[in-house]
Amino acid sequence: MEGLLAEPNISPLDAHLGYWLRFVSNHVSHAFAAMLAERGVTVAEWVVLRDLHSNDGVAPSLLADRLGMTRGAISKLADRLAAKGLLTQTADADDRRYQTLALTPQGRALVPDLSAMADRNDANFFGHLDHAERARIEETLKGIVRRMGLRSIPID
Amino acid sequence: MEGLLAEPNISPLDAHLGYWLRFVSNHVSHAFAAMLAERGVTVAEWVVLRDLHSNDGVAPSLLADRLGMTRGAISKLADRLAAKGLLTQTADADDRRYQTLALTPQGRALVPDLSAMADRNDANFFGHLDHAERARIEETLKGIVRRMGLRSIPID
DNA sequence: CAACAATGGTTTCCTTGTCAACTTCTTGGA
DNA sequence: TCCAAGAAGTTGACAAGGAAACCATTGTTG
Repeated sequence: MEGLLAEPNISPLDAHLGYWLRFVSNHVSHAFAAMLAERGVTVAEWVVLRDLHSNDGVAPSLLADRLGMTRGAISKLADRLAAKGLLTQTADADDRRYQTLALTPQGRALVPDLSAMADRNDANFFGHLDHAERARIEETLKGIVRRMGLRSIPID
Repeated sequence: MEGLLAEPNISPLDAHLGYWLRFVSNHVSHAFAAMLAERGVTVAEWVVLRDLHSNDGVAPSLLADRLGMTRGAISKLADRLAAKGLLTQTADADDRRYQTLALTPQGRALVPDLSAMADRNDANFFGHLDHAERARIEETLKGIVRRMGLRSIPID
């Protein structure tokens, strides 16, 4: 029952749910990145700022674990954010290997603004879904996370 | 009615559908990338090979449009794939600006193998969904693509 | 027909991530 | 005590894409 143009042994790309997921997800992230750029912030930076806002004064390696990035990446990210005056890096007095990252007042003040952008972006893409549909898709995605035991986000 | 720990003006990250989408999508892509790596191929390369398999002998710029990448990126990708002996780049005889990318026999032979990996990967993540649930989520995603008029995938 | 516009592709520079080697620093044994 | 093992963070090499300048070729037009 295959169409004339079907290729043997090859399934079409868009037959994969992963294809559509990636398609939409990439567009959502892209649009969000464009919004953030207006404030001179990248998505990765936003994620760090957001995490610190709830959880200030944290070790880089912990952040790396939670955000699914390497320590090297966090190190550079922290440098960039510090250069922008959004966070501070202070060495622990007792054990000088340890370091603590904390938001500056400017960094903290920026978060609600960026958070509103995140809300707007999500509404743009998903606002038209009714409550049930939204709940269903969210539950399906969370179910996959549970089933597969997925931990931190690989930022990409 | 807010909980004691709620922060004013800040919605939790995981309240956004985009968050879960990205979470799952990144893991799916990551897992797929790991599979492809066994064959020495990246996701971007797979996408090109897959496209050429259905659509052989195509101009780089067309590929760039379809895949949502810049011409520069395609140029480098094509070079890499050519270096691996998976495709050929031939200049058009009539108009020497034009170029044609085509799979080599090796490139073509590789595709079914990689396609099977894509199938396996999708089944790993989504195989447990029943037909209705799968159809629903796919339809929701496609609906967003239509609504927002999304074109080619930004590969990232 | 000469000059200029447009078009396809390439190259350079920049960004941002990983990986792995390295530097400090602390600590637990011999 | 002193030194090896390990941990936290940094750094340098590399990969891969985007943006924009650039090159080569072709088309256009006064």
